[in-house]
Amino acid sequence: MSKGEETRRQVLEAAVEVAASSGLASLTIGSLAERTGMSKSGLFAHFKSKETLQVQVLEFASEAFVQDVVRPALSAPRGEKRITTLFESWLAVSRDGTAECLFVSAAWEYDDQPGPVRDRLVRMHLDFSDSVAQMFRTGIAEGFFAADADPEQFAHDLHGIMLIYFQAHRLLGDARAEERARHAFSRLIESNR
Amino acid sequence: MSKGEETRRQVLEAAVEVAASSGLASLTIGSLAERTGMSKSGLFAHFKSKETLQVQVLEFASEAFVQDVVRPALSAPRGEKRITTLFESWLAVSRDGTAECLFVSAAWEYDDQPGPVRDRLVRMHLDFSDSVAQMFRTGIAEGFFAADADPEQFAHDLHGIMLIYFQAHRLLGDARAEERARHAFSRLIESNR
DNA sequence: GCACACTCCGAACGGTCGTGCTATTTTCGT
DNA sequence: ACGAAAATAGCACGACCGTTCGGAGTGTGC
Repeated sequence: MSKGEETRRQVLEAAVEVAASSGLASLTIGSLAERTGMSKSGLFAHFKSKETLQVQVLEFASEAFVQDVVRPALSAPRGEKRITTLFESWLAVSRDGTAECLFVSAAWEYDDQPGPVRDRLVRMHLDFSDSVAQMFRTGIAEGFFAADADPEQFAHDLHGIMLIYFQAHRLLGDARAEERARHAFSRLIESNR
Repeated sequence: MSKGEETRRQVLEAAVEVAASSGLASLTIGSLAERTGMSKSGLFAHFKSKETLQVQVLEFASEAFVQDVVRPALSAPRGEKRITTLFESWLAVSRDGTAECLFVSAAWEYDDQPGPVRDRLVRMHLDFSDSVAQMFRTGIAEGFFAADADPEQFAHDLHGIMLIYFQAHRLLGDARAEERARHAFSRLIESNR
């Protein structure tokens, strides 16, 4: 990896952290430069604009999310086990991770702000939703779920469970959030069985 | 209503609109002044700081939310009808309204930013959650829902349904979002019956 | 050994931010 | 109608914003 590529990585790593707690929109070149021990202009040179930086931050976080959530699920046995693994990994990164936090907050920051950032965000959500639906579909084919179950609805419902878990955990500091999420999840599974 | 109170109202009205689409944190005195045809300092005098403005915006939006969602539910007959009314009103303001949008986005903007804004936000969420649980509890007492159903879990689950509806509708522009929300809601009701 | 990318820095730019001050105008109780 | 009080405007401030530009330092291929 070339020198430039490495510093770019370091910057993006720091940027994900900052954006996860302060929001993607409130990323500033200055604070990011200070955090990484670079000059503003030196850092800026790696990204031609702030918008490009934001998009690359999203991309970077997306890779981490896929690595931490989608991959473990895909390497689990098909069917219910795969879905459960997905849920557990998702829960884990939602509890401790930074990337997931970024997606959720960015989703609402940009739901009314047209532009490349929003477009990327939408595509990521759609892609992930499709992945979940596909995992569920495989589960149907293997006989784990009801034949007339709706994969898109399942992906939708599961996402809702994760969103409210996230809010209860991060905003309200609800100690029982995880328990509630598991409860909701198992009921969702049961009703699709 | 005194003159000052009226302009304060007008400012807050505009502020809710702006904050709903751009976020509560990115409210600026300048743009808000321009939007209301005032000078920066003239507007600023009504709120002693930007933070106070943000808190008052939240308060203002909260009143609208209670007016549009909680009150219709409370004036519906107890039990399932009340819960259904709550859901329908909530869905309606989530589809078209601005106040609800503000709460949802602010919840993630401030979930990691300690201070008065976050504190207010947390209290509002807790209060509303309690209201929902209480409505459900009444429904249990009246025999509409299972005696061993969990009111807090119900409030939690319902909130999840609304969050994912909101995201599907606003970010993804999913035309079937409402249909999915209704489906998830009726399944939630059934599993608590 | 020299030219050439690549990487980064320092300084500066026009702009906007929140927030003070001081006037001036408007409102309102009497 | 008048005087106090409230409401608003004008102006300035220091800080930070994204961005540009010219130029150092450094390694690499010829």
